[in-house]
Amino acid sequence: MSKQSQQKPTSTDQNGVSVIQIQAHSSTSNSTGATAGLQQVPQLVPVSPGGGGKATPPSKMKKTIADKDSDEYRQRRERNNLAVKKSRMRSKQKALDTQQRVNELKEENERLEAKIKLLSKELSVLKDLFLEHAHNLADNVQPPTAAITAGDLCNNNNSGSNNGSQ
Amino acid sequence: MSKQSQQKPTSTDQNGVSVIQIQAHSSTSNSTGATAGLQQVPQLVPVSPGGGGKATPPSKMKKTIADKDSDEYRQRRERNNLAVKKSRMRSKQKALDTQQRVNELKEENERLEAKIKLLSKELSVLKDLFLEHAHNLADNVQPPTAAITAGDLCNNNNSGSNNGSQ
DNA sequence: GGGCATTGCGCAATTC
DNA sequence: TGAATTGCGCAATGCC
Repeated sequence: MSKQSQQKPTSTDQNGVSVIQIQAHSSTSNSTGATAGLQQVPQLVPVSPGGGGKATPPSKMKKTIADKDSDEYRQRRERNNLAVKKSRMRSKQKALDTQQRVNELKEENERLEAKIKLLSKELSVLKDLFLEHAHNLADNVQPPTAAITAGDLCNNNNSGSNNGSQ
Repeated sequence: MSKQSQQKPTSTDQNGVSVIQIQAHSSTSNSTGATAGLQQVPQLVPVSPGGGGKATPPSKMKKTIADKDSDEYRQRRERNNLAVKKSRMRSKQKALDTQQRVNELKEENERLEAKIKLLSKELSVLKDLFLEHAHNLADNVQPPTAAITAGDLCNNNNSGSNNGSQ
């Protein structure tokens, strides 16, 4: 129905642009999404020194304004608006995903750390056992077959220092 | 090329408010870059159904239009624009930080996993040593003090199976 | 050069 | 009452 954009370019002077925009909007008494639709009026490019000075630049601006009411323009705008919306949705989703990932990684980290703790404890127990046994051997008899000595166990560096091997 | 046809779902409708805006600005060239300075034309508040039928709300619209060129309005806008910019910068920074955090956590994860691997290996070696020793003992002599048996070592489940604990 | 995707920005409504 | 957020449209720009 009523196509409202039938406005003429309405002037376009050197410094500063004059644009007339007519807004005809439906209220549609929206309840939830009350985001009012609004239009924007462009300003071409921030060119044109207002302080009047030299001559008018090559002024590339010809239609720029004129095709505001063009059908094609409107279509392009609509398409872009759609694209923008899409892009923003994606961006937002990505941010959410990233946050989610942080949480997951944090959980995983805790799990791993718990496991490390467990393994360390196991290791420690085993070493103690070993040492104890070694002492017993030293106290009572001489190694029957010579298998384990305390030195074999104590040079393990599990204090986080990474060896260059492999 | 896809769907666009002639639909204009949002904005641009009938009945509503008409706003005329005249632009004559020498736009102080924006900050960085050449982001064109543009103005927007508002739409007032979607109030008062032009169709006029029944209950016309207590027309709340007072100036709304008039104060577009008000000094105070301009100041408010400027302040808000600043706030918006700030907010967006923060938001962006936060997103960046989150991403960074993901990377850090990933690294940490790898480190932890490597450590687990190392510990597991150590444990495995110790256990083997233990078993060997136990065999030796069994072959040659009877346990002098009775300290270690194979059973003590073999019930450790470090085969990656996750126990249900927490 | 056309077309979608991104991005910076301003406006207005809403939240705090 | 004012700052902070948020949704949205416009235009410039990036990228096929």
